[in-house]
Amino acid sequence: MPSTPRRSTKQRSIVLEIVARAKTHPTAEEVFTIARKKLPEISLATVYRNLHLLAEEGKIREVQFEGSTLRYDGMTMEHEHFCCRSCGVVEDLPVSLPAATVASIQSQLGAIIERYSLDYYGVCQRCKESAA
Amino acid sequence: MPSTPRRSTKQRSIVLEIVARAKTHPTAEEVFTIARKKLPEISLATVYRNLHLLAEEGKIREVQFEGSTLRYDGMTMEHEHFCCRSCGVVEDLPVSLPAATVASIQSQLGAIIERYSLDYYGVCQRCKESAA
DNA sequence: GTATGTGCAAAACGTTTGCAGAGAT
DNA sequence: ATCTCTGCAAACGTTTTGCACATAC
Repeated sequence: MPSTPRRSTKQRSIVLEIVARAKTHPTAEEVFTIARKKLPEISLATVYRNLHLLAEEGKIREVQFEGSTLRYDGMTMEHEHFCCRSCGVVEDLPVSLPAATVASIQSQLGAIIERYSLDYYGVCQRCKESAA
Repeated sequence: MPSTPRRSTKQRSIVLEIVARAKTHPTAEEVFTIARKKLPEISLATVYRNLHLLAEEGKIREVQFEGSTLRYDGMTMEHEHFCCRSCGVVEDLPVSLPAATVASIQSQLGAIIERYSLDYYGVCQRCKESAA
């Protein structure tokens, strides 16, 4: 299934670059604010359109944490997250869920498991220590 | 920390009852529609207010799946979910993530992990079979 | 009697869309 | 020349809020 041909625009590459470089899992609004510094005429609608497009192409990922709006993640490898409820920081984690666990659920359900999302919530080291 | 005293109202108990009995992880709008059948004068704002309140008290849970709006879950025990991308069904699953895995991440991060959310995505048995 | 809870309507919020013109191919 | 992409503004769906009245305590 050949998808519509995509053109390369300043707007699109800036959006990709921002998300890829960001370590903060930015929201669309945050990407927009950063993008404006490099390309003042860029519009929020364009940021949204490109975020979806890039996510569809697998070049970035959409992630959503409790109580937050949609965020974007430049880390495209499979991974998990930790969110601090005190300072809000989101840390990327390597895969911790054993493949055998996924396989076992899959066969128990008789379903196909294509992916999963695993988010840990709590208090990060820094906040834990400053609260002590 | 003594929280404000809570009053017991028809509206609140109906909202709780609906979510507790539901097996479908309903949205606020769905809870509202069902509630109207028993209490035609109930307002959507009241449904929202009570859903938040009950979630805060731990009597129900807020859950959010990819591409969906916030849903409510009457199952308060720790558990996980499977979502079918074809028919949209959400199945409750018992805990699959080994406690040792959580403990290991916690010590690696030096953080406190209070809870986690684990959602599996794929195609359920029924949809898998009807597609074959 | 007092303060919480409610219904209503309006506002807020994040996101999407229609459109006419700009720009990539 | 074509067809995608853009900026703008308006629309959208969901959720929250201000207010005056109702109701649980």
